[in-house]
Amino acid sequence: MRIVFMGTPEFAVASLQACLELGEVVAVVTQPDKPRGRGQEVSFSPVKALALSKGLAVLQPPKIRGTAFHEELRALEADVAVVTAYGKILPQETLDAPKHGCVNVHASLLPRFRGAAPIQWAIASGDAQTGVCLMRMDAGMDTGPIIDRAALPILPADTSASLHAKLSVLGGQVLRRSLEGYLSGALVPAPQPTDGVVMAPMIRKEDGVLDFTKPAVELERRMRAFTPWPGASTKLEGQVFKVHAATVVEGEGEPGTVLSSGPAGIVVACGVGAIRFEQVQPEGKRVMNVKDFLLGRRIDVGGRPFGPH
RNA sequence: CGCGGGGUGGAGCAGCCAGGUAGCUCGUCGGGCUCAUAACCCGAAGGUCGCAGGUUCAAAUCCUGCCUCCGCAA
Repeated sequence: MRIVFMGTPEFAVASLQACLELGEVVAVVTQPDKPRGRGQEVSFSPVKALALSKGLAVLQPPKIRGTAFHEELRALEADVAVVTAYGKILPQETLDAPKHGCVNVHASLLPRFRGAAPIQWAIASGDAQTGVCLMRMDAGMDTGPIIDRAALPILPADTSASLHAKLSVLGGQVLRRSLEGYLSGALVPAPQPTDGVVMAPMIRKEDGVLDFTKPAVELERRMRAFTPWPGASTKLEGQVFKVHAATVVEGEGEPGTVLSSGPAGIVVACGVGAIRFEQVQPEGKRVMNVKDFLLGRRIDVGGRPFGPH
């Protein structure tokens, strides 16, 4: 089978690998190279890296709509396009280009968490499980009929980073299991249920800011959900203060108040309960245990040093 | 050349701006005290102050270049 693969970040790599096993990948479409990181060095996507190492044709259209891209795409005469975290919304013209349309690997149990950040919102919402869906794409935002799905429990220690890795692999497995069946007609896509729809909008920088007026359990979930980006942060003496690991603990007080401060951690009162910082990172410094942080700096009990200043 | 903060005994920091005895908190080791302790007391070891040059009678401190960790922004 002739497959066009479209994807960009690390999450899509396992899907591309699955496609390489399933058929001939006639082209890989990924986002254009751009300057990123400190120092603005130009780098390219993980998907492009794999594609290059396999000697595959790589397309990086800056724009999809109204360009020569579709002529190229049609000329490839692909049976199907497999899309995993490509990074752009695809117009109908793209969806129609391959013989059997486009299929998408989406990291949630649809129709729950349609949109850009399904993994993050699954953790932030406190879900007990999540998964991946293989669906035939339509013009809506993750609204296409489902070909296959697989679930996975969300463990108490899971972060978006750890779930990304697991779901990525699971996505590849689902492709191996069901792509051929879809193409042959053996697997008929089933429409998504109309109820249980929840959107998972793109995470914004501000979502990582700790709001101590919220319940501690929610803060803790969001911290795991927004790891590694944007992480959980607050301000200490006007500087960014990141919290990398924390635990929900007993305690009450005016939100933001330091209830205790010692080698075990810094306990801060929340709207409900309290949260204990265990691993932190002051601006410009590396990640360290609170125990170490406190050796060089005092945090007085009863104060409210953290906040948006 | 995107903006910015660091690299000082094992850990986290101060000292640098106004060059001239390497400091604080903790850990480690030895000893003491205690029914006991993340307790307390006494003592000790451990640092070419990221690297390389330069200025100076004298550089952790000033100047130049480099390596490296990190925050912001993307």
